[in-house]
Amino acid sequence: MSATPSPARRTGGRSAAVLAAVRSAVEELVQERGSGQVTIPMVAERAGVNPTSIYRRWGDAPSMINDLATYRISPDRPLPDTGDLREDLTRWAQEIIEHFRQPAAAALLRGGAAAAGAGDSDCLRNRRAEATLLIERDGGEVPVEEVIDHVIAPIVYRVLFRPWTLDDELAPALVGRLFAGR
Amino acid sequence: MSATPSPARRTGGRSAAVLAAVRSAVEELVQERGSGQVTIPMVAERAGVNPTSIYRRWGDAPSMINDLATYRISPDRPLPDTGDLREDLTRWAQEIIEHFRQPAAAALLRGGAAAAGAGDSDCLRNRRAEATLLIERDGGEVPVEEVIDHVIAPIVYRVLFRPWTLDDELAPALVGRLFAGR
DNA sequence: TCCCTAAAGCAAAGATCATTGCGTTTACGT
DNA sequence: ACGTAAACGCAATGATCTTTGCTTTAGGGA
Repeated sequence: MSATPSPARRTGGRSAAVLAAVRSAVEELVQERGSGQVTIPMVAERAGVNPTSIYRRWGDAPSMINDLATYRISPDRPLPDTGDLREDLTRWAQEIIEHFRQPAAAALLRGGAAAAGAGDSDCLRNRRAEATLLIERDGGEVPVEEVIDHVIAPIVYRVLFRPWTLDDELAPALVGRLFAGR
Repeated sequence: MSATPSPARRTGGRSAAVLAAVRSAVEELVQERGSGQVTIPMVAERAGVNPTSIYRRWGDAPSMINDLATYRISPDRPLPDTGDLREDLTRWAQEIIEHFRQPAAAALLRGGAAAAGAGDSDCLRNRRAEATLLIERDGGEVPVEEVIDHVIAPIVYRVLFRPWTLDDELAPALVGRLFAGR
């Protein structure tokens, strides 16, 4: 008996192609119509995929959107590492801001917010994990909660409700304020 | 000729009753199933109202949810006025936190977030107007943007993604930090 | 390369949603 | 009180979504 009965998932080839097509279609549609107006048959048609495939993989539209929103930024990209925590945080925040300046990414985040609170869905958990990593690597002088409240939260708020306020001064300003009060 | 041709809207009596019933039904359903899974026929049934009435008044579910989310807190309730800006902000933040600790209110905010970005929908605009009022009344020592970034945004972030972290120390902590760096 | 079967595609049936025309109720101005 | 028309309710229709059983394709281990 092997430890893993190994259901042998098949993630490559055709499945990967379907995933990619669905991903693009969802991003386009969520941006065009808002997450609440995106249906699975719609996505299927634009992706050139059979609706059944989507129903079987995700079940419903909110789950699908939330899942795609969670993995929109590559979770294993390299994080800034200059040796200076403040500099690292600033560059990292800047990355996030630039990412969410893409209307499609912002729209996905709105969809992820809608799905949050239910089950374990939290499309920003990877961002929090990154913050923890950055901070602990540099000795943990700053509590993670502070970074969440005063760097991530303002960015997320602006992405969701006031996306036109995401300018290039924001990252240094937020991180600056984080270090000002200590 | 009167300035307003006065289409003579009818907001009282039966219409008000329908609105109230729909409001309750939406809050319950959004909380139970998430905003993405709430349909108009569903709301109509629970509210004991004809679906057509809802379709005609709001058009679709996201618009309905966003609209109800916007006016969930009475826009003309009295704001704290102790003469001390810091104290006023703390109490005001506390009010908001207590409001969004109600799961139904949090669920509505998630729905509002989903609808944001499209059109003029921004279910938090009244909160920002209140912040502006509080600050300008007391001489405007604190920029409104700072209150948004460091008080509203952290609260909203937690409501959306980590509602169990909304404790009683949050309001004083956030406002305290706002005044610490100056 | 050959199997095994996970995952995709297809098609049909059933459920649910959205729209529209028309009659009824009733809020609001006079 | 009365009249007007706004808002609601009802019912029928067409569109759209969802589910399900079956077939076909092709990923990945032996």
